[in-house]
Amino acid sequence: MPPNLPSVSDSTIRRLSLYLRVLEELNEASEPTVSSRRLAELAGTSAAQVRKDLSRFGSFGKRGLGYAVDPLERHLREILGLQRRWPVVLVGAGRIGSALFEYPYFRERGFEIVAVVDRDPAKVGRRWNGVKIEPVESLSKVVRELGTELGILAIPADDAQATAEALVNAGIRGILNFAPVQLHLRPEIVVNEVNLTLELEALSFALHGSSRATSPERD
Amino acid sequence: MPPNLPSVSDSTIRRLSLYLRVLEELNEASEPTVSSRRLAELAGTSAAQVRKDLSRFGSFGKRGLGYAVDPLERHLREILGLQRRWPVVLVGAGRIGSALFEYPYFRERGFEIVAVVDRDPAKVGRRWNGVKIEPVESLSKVVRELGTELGILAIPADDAQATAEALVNAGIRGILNFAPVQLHLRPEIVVNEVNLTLELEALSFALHGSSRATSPERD
DNA sequence: TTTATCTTGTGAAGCTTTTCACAAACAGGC
DNA sequence: GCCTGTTTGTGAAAAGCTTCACAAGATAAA
Repeated sequence: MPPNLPSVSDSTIRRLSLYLRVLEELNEASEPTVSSRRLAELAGTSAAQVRKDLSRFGSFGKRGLGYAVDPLERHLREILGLQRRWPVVLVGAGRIGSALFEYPYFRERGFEIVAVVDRDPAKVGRRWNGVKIEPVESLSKVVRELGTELGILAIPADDAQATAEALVNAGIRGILNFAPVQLHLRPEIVVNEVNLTLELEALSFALHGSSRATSPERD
Repeated sequence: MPPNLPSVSDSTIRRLSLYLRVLEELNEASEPTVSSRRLAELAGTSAAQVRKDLSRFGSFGKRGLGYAVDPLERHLREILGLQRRWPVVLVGAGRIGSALFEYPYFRERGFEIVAVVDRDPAKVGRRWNGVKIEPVESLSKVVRELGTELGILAIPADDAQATAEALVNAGIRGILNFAPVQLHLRPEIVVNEVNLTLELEALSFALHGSSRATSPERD
């Protein structure tokens, strides 16, 4: 473990998450070790990048051998803060909210949707697999009672800013926002925007505007 | 319009998409012009960044005045390749597929899901709002008949690589991948990965590991 | 022990992206 | 027509990120 927390770039963190996914696969395949080259190949980056990313947090490899899969997986979980369980509150019980509630991969990583909230009175009171849908008014109570620090916003654009503020007031510190609006919140609140339209637009640009290739890889 | 296509970074393209969203809002609010400063504020970046981004594609502003909202919106649509309709094939009629099919913001930007495909025989044959769910075996036929160049992959991880290859063989040029695996395809195929778990993990890291703030803004 | 082979960890170089800062352009009064 | 106050467009500087390249550490075999 590094003595003092280094400032790490967002791209590094996102790659660590990819490495973790690859390591899980290797672990399941009972591969004992992996080289930076192979890890890079599987994660879609370069070997040097893998080594630089990991070296920010410590020396996890052995020269001549590579990295031991299982310990490295544990290190990454530790770095990403995944050794604990993260209770999550889901705001919005529409199509997207429902899909996210059922999404099996969240729970595998310790993210558990423990509360669902919606503004539609018709939906309030229903049960999703044991979790009762609560009215938005109960947000504050729910967050406090369940001790959730993470919230997922899966509601229409018009309501998003106000609801995000309500989440923050309730004590939420990180928000995953699926609503197509830029949220403006206090800087200490961590927000990740998932912009589905933008992703398609990036494809549209690539096919229409130019012909960029998405091909790094090497070392 | 620039004489020859400049090489544009991915981040620039993603910001252009954000600017477009802001401009639509401004247009609806009947604001005739906008300065780089205000646009930056609404999109969550810096004024200099806005000007640099736009200047890669031409001179759309007037000094002392700012940018005319409506023409700039049209320029951005043109740049992003959104003046046309993009038929899209959706692979996977599960929870996420269903949510994406109903997602209203795709159609607003010209992305229209014209075909749905699933490997589950129980789902095949059903109709979603006039679109019949086809078996995966028909992928090639469907893509060719409807002339789709974009595909959305909303299927479990185990099946994703093979299905992606099938999409490519059918003639698809761009893929939006929701399956939690790294796809390995020919470099001329444009792939955008949406990794929902990764997004939560980035939040987890931010709350756990360090206390980075997400606060640029200024000029 | 020595040699051959492998692979990490990491400064330094190279490249990309963002920010700075200012000349040039425009509008509106006076 | 001439000032005043704005705001763009853009080279240049700064910051950030990725790749290079190699010494150092590790194993295995002779």
